[in-house]
Formats: sequence, C-alpha cells, structure tokens
Amino acid sequence: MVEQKPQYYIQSLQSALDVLEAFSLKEKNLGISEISRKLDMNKSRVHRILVTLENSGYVTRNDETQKYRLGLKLFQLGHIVEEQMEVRHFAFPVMQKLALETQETVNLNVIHDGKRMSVEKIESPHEIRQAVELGKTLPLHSGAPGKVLLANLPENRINEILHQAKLKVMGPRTITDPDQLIKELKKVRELGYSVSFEETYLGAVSIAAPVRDFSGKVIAAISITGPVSRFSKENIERFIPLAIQAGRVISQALGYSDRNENNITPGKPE
Amino acid sequence: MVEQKPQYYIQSLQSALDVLEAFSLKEKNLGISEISRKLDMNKSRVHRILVTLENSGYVTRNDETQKYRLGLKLFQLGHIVEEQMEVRHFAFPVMQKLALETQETVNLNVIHDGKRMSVEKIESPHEIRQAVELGKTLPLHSGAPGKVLLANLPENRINEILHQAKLKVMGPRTITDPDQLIKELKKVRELGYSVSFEETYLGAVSIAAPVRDFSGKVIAAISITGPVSRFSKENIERFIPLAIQAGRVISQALGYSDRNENNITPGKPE
DNA sequence: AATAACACTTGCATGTTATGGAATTGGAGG
DNA sequence: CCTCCAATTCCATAACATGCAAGTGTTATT
Repeated sequence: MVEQKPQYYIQSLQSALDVLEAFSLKEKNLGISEISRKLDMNKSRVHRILVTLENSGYVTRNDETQKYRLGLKLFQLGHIVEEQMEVRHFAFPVMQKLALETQETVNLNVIHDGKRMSVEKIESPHEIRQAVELGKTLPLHSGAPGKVLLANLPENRINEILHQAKLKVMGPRTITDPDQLIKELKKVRELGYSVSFEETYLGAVSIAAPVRDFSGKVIAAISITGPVSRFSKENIERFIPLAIQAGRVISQALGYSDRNENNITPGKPE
Repeated sequence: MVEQKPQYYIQSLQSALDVLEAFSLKEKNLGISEISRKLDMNKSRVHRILVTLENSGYVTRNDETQKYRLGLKLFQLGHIVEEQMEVRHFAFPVMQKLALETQETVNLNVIHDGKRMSVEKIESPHEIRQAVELGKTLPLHSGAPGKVLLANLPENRINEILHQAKLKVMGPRTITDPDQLIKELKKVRELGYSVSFEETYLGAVSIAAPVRDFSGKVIAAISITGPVSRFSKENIERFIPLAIQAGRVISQALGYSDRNENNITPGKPE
C-alpha cells in the first residue's frame, strides 16, 4: 500500500486487488459500504469491482446478508501455487522426520512481500502446541525463522526492512533496536541457525535453520516451535543440530552442494 | 468466458482476471507474448497487467527466463478461503474414518463455476490409488460425485448444464446423452447415492453421497474412489452405506436434521 | 560474424470506459 | 409510519487504459 509504484501499471486493477485484500480470516464477510469505508473508495466503484470479481468466482455473495466473501477461484489458484512450489515437495518428508524426532510443530517459511509466511506445517502431537495458519504473514524481525530469512537477504534489503518503520513489538522479547538486530543477524549467519525466546508469542520458543537452493541462495527457513516448558536447555541443544541437518538435507535435494560446511555461504545478492 | 456479462462490471479488471486464469499447473510459466497470443490481448496491455499483478504478489517473475508464474499472494488468499469453508472442518474427521474403513481415496467435492472441484482429500494407502489435485475442476456430468452434485441442483440449472454444449467424453463410459443422464440423475436422487464405472478415468470406480447444510440443500458430495480391481461387488455393497452414512454425519454436524430418512429432500431452488 | 526472428519495454496520442456524484430502491429497526 | 443505512442504478465527464509503433535486448539461424 505504501509501496512505490512502478511506472507502467494499472490503477483500476490495483483498486480491485486492494478490495480482495480487504478480506481476511478475521473479516471474512464484508459489505460494499464497509469496504468502501475501509479503503476510502467510492461505493459504486466497490460495487462494480465486486460484481466483476463475483462473476469470475473470486468472491461469492451470501444472499441473506448481502455480504461478500473470498471465493473458490482463489482456492483453485492458491492450490496451483501450492503445487508448483518445488521446495514444499522436497521439504515435506524431511519435516515429517523432524517432527517425529522432536515431537514439536515444524514449519517451512518463505519471504513474501517483506514478511515471513508459513507454506507448510506439521503440528506437534502435544496438546499444548503452536497452531499455525498457513499463509499468515508475520514480520521478519521477530522470531527465529524470520531472523534466518532476514539474515540472508542482501544487506541493502536488510537495512530497508530494519529502517522502513519502527519495528513492531510482537511478543514480550521482540528485538526492536535495529543495531541490536544487525548484530543478532550477523550471529545467525555465522552460526547457521537462530533461536528465539518469546519474540513473537508469549511462551513460545523457536529454532530455525536455512534452506538453500542450488545457487546457495536462502529460499526458506525450516523451524521447530513449541512452548518454553518443553524447550529445556538439553532439548534445545538436541534440536539445533536436527534443524540444521534438516535444512541441509532439503537444500541438497534442491541441488545445493555443501562442500565446505564451515564456510559461510552468504545469500546471493540480487 | 462465454458467460453473459452483468451490466455493471469492469472490463479492464476482467482482462486481468483472464490473465491470472491463463496460468495452470500445466502452464505454470508464461511469458508476455504467450499470454498475449493465448488471450488475444495487446502485448503492452498484458505487460502492464502483469506489472501490476507482480507489484502485489499475484504473480512473480523468474528473472532468468523472464517468465511469470502465479505468486504467493494467491497462496495466502487461497488459504483464507480454505480456512473459512466450514464444511471442510466438519468433514475431515468423518473422511478419515471413511478412508480407514475402506482403505480407498476419499474426496470432498463442491460445485464451482458449473464444474466439480475437490476441496479436501485423504489418499488411499495403496500403491495403486486415485491421486487427487485439490482445486482441479472436472465436469459435473461425469463420475459419481459430479452426478450427486448435479442431481441436486434446481431443474433449470440441470438442463442448462446438460444442454449448454455437447457433453465432453471424459472416460470410457462417460454418459453423454442428456436424456439418459436425466434418468440417471433421477435415480441418484431416489437412491441417495451414485456409483460410476470408468466414467471419468479408465479403470476408476467412484461411489458418492450428498452432504446437506441445515436447510437441506446439497452443498457437497463425499466420495470414495479406487481402481476397478479392488471394487468388487461385495466391496461396493459394503462401501455404499458407508458413504451415505458419512454424508449424513457431516450433514448433521452442519445442522441438517434428517427426520424422515426415506423422504427425498430436493435441493432448495435458488 | 552477421542477420533474422522474437520477446519485452517504452512513449504518446486517442477515445474508450472507469469514475464520482446524486438519485432511487430496498430492508431493518424503532 | 418514519428513519437510517446499505445496495443499486443512471449519467455526464475527463481520467487513464489502450493500441500502435518504435526501441532495446536476447537468442537462433545462416
């Protein structure tokens, strides 16, 4: 929304995309006037956009309430995206193994739009566990998977993200000082993994390691998350190499050859 | 595409949606000229649409090949749709039970855009099994789940679908004669289930039963699918009541009260 | 190495068509 | 019955999406 706009681009289409993005799990049902207010758009414009979107199944209307929701066409397109993400296929069996070994929730995270997003998950069998919503986005500066992804971005991108706005406090121990974060990210690059205590959620610990493609670029982060109560010092020390190893196995499946394991292979600058 | 267009609708937006739908699992990577040819659109128009879509993450561009693919924003929106489909949540445990009892692939299907679409699946543990792509659409006139969904549509919709074009042959035994299909659909309504032999795929058998919402309207079909070799007469006779029962349990979870089990409750006309 | 073929990008003039505003209809609540 | 708010419809206007044509770049062909 506050992005710089490319030169050749279509404003009317952008408004329609904004309308789609006005919907969320928290606000699944929206009426024309609501959207109109929320996006500060003329009502007739919103109306016409919704009529067009509905005609192609991007939204559906509930005849009773007259409100709209996101439609099945998005389910369909979303699953095409899901299917074509190669990393998910390679990652899944490795994630299963990791989940079995740790009995904790395992996630695969990627960067989307300057945030991190979970694209695959296996939930812990414990009653108390992290429940993940696939597709939900969280900031990069908070939590182990975010830090792994952020740490391996080109330096200018890191600075952009750290300085673009005040870093949002997500949990009790979110690091919001850019300088401290820069140090932390350096450590993440050197160690090849990241741990976070309650940075994003109260009572949650995460351990994350990078996943690289054939070129060595970090394209995802694999993470183990669970409640502080089960993440004893011993468990954490056991989990860290498991996470690193899992990341490495997926990377190799993607064609990355990890010849010199002690060498730091920085993310390929774009 | 050949739909009648509502009065108040935005052509430029429609073109952009058409561009999105030009992508599929078979054609995941498309260049500007390809799309331009495929949709008979001016190249600069396609270019500008893609720039705008890319800017919001609806498509991504591969810098090497210069081609575009569908982007993570669609994954995200798709998962919102997935989460908010109540029927999936109620259906899942019932589907698990059904899969366990039959050891065959179980699917939940809904109607989308005059076709049937699988929105949830549990695959058979057997090596030889139906492999389902969630989100893929198939015609309603072919296969047990399609017939269950079609049979419970209002009569005018049925006629529309059966007569709008020549019914496509999908498998060795697809029924393409509208009159024969109408008889078949009547039977499906009376019996409360449907069986299909190789109507959609060579060697595949399906059994499907309806799922109703609180109002009695059929909103989904639950199906069991597998290879002819395992669908002996005895197995089919065993599976049919299991499918019906599964559909009934889900319907009840949705608030449908099945007071008179022998009464036919037709789909509520819109 | 030269040339052809093709894909993507850009600029600009044009008129199509998306837009805002205002008026109308419809439904919910008091 | 009246009020309020939401959705729908109409219409005049000019904003801006569009097509065309030229430009750049890359790959294939001779």
